[in-house]
Amino acid sequence: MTINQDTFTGEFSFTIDAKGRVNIPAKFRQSLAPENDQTFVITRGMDPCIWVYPLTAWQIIEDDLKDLSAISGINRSFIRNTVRYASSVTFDKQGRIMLSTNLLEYSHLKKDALIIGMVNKIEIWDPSILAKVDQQNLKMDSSEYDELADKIIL
Amino acid sequence: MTINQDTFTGEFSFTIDAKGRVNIPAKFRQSLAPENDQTFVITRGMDPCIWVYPLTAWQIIEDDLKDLSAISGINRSFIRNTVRYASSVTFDKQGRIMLSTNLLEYSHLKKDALIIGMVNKIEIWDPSILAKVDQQNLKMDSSEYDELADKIIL
DNA sequence: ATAGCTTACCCACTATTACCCATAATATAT
DNA sequence: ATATATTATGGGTAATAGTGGGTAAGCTAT
Repeated sequence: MTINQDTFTGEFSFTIDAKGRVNIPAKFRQSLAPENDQTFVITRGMDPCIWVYPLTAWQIIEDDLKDLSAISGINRSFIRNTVRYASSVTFDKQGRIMLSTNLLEYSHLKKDALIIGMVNKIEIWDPSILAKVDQQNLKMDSSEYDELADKIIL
Repeated sequence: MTINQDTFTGEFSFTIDAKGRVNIPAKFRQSLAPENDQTFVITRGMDPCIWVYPLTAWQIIEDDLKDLSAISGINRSFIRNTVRYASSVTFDKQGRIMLSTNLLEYSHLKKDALIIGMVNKIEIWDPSILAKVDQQNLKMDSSEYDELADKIIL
């Protein structure tokens, strides 16, 4: 069965060990295209979570960043803040990646991690933080949410 | 593991020792293409920080400068100010480079250094200076920043 | 030339990381 | 069901990374 390469769906619970390692769900590892050399790029999400990109997807972002002129200060700030927290990680023989303390603190992750497929990327959340953020978004923009559902859900 | 050569991402904290040496993060040293002969070119950044180029990337800049006509005074000034503060540095067996007092003063670096991958170059910042500059840029042009994010982030 | 300073090269220590093996639980196959 | 493979998790250890410092060679200026 050939699952769509580099697309991720579903939710998985994992534990972060004392060394800061988490397992990437086997399903996600298998749908990672071979060109990625078993490596992801992890970085800060726009929400307080960790974003995980297939290497090749991240390289597209990098290529776009290279095209931005360095003359503009705002461009430089944007490149810095986009790239700053990103690091490429290859998973070990057990399928785990290492998370930096920086990213762990940013996402408030401690022991339990919720790993969620977001189609073209993966998110790693602390369960309680996710609940809070989602609840807040829905409270603020529930009508917008419904419009989206109306447009997209079959 | 074949990471993109001569591209740098991520943030690293280092200390500048009494002799003015800083370590180049191992990850950056490894992604430096062999043609560079373990040497970078360091110079003043457009922000108050140090810019670090792979040698071959800097040589492209020099080639472009050669093509500028020397008839024009503005050309001569541009060439002068671009090249003036640049010097090539090879890292030692421990992976460190030496920073000139000139560059240290320009970037207000004292003991702590934040080394940031900027895709095709590297920046060395004093942490407190970086915070100030970034904050100022974002305050001034936050809408421009959001536009960039919308265009580039996957 | 020589004193004084700077630079390049060498060695040493410590903490972190990468790599390996082990186990328990789950899934797959015969 | 029983055997076999695959997952998720824990932990040990050797290699590496980052940091500090010593010393000899090279410059600079008198």
